[in-house]
Amino acid sequence: MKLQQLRYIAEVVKHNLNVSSTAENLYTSQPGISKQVRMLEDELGIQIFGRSGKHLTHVTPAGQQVIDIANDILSKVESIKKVSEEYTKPNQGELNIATTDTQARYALPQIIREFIKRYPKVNLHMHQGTPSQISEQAARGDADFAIATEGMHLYTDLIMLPCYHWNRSIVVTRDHPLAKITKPSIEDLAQYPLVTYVFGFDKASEIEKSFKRANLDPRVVFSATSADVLKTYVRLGLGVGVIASMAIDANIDKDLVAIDASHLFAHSTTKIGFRRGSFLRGYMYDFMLHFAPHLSRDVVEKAVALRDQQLIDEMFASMTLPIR
Amino acid sequence: MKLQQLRYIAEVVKHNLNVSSTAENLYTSQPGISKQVRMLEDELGIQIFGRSGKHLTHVTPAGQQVIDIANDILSKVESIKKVSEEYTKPNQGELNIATTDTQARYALPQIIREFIKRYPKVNLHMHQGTPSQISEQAARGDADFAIATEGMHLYTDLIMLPCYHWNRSIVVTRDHPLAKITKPSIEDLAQYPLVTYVFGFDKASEIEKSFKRANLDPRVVFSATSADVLKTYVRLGLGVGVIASMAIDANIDKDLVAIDASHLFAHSTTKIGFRRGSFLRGYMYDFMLHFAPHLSRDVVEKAVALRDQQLIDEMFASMTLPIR
DNA sequence: GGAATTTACGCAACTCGTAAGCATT
DNA sequence: AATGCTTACGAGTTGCGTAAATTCC
Repeated sequence: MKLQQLRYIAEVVKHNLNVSSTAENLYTSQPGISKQVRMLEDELGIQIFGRSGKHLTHVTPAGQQVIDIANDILSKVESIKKVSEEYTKPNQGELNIATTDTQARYALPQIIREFIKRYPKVNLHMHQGTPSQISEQAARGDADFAIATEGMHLYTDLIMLPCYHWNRSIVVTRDHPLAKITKPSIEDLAQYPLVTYVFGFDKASEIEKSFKRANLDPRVVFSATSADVLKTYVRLGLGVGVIASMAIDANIDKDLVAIDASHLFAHSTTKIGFRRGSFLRGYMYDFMLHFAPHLSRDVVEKAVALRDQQLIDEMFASMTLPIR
Repeated sequence: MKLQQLRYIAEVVKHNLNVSSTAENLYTSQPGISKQVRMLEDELGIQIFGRSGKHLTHVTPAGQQVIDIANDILSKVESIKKVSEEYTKPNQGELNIATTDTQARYALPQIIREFIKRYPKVNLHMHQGTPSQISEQAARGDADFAIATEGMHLYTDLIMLPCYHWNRSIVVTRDHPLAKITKPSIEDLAQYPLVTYVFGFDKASEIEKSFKRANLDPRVVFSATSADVLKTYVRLGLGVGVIASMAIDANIDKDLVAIDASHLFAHSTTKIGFRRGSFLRGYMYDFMLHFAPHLSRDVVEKAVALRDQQLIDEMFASMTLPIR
């Protein structure tokens, strides 16, 4: 068994069992991969991939187990490399952050600006996507961190640490009736069509909950993943925006009126997640500390040692998190 | 980075940094290992081993981290092999059990006899040692299971599942004064010199606790790790034996009187431990089930999924375990 | 001086790439 | 017919063993 063979089968799976495109992606030849895959199968005495003739059609049950472990191994191989780089070039390396549009646009810029100043030799890559894409990237090891508010809890391979709470605001044009109400009720809001985040994407659930509690049925006429897009459609008069408060810029959004809605909707919590068992570089700890000041190295290491997500949640339940 | 290189550094550490003996043990040449070790160090750009001239003297901090991860990787490589063997030869393989003398002698024989009958093609190996040796063997992957009563809690790499409770008996010769008392008190017992298990070895702690609680100071004149040895010295009149009840055989020990001491000492719990993250063969689940009937595959898998030892302990706290 | 590691060298094995053959969609 | 996997073969590399040199205790 060779590490390359494990790399090959893992990559083949990631390329939907297409060996040719896998080879292209790895800058190697297709026959080379084919051969190594079959050699591994021969050595283990099992089929990892099901075949119809010469085509790979599916992953066998045994194969799936092997691939899961192989990914674990490959991730640990990366950890070894990171360990050595931590000693050879402590302030140099990669930082891959997978996050949602809102975080990338409003929560992260200041942090990242400081981070780049502090670690000019660390190459920073931002990956945007839906919460589930983000979580998977982190769980697969394609990203060091996943930063999102929802949808990460499904991945047991991720350790998630709460970073900050945030509330929503109601956003309307200056001439909208709601603009004159300083503290609108949920019933007030229910009278108007809504413009808010895509359900299941970021945080629609908290909004739905509040309406359900009041036995109301919100009418979402437009949803998107990006606060900027939402604001644009609020400006077009499509409806009333319900948007993360941090996404409102007093300078840029002068033409809009933002009304705090923390009395209507429970706060949400943005979390940072990383792969269980992955080695964290010094600058990664530092990044977390600057993103969420309560996440000191000690705290993070303690949380990791707890292993169980529920215990981690309990650990932070007693801590007061910043509110943005 | 090659798997062999990781294997080599791990083995060199296990052989106290003696490359020659490592080579001998791996049936390969000493220069081969030396070279691969240095090639890995060159690739990573760090020293794994500290050297004084040509001799390896110690493991560097960076090296220790690398070695820890390497052991993880190697253990997962073994898991892949086990997975494939589970499909190719489901009733064939190895079972390495590390345990204490008492377990091997009194608790396991019946289980193992049945197991061998059930799985004639599984090669069974028993490793005896102190609880800490046992735990380390399991944590290192040298043994599939560690079975012991104490000393395993220190190894966070081990998942431990409680198997059964057991009590102690007072063992004396027929002519001893205590032989006539059916339910001796702790004060009765304190009048005589004791013969019991080595402290820190198996379970002396519970005995000490009971005496301390009564403000008494037990006088242990002889201690050993094996119940058979203890009985021998009881026969010599050295003192009163305090021995696991299961270690008393009504047939063999006719010349001795055994008095149940469950009212004097709290019961102890024997646990079975295995390495976190290791793949368990079907027959391993079966072994656990027969050793401790409450440890069905479902229960074990649920416990493993909990990850945290404390949560596992809580899970079993509500279950009633067998008493032996 | 003895034990242990490094260096040097040569053989065998292996990985990988190209090109041709063949099955599947 | 096109796409994609397998077989075949050759070149370059690498892993490993033996023997000699070197260093440490």
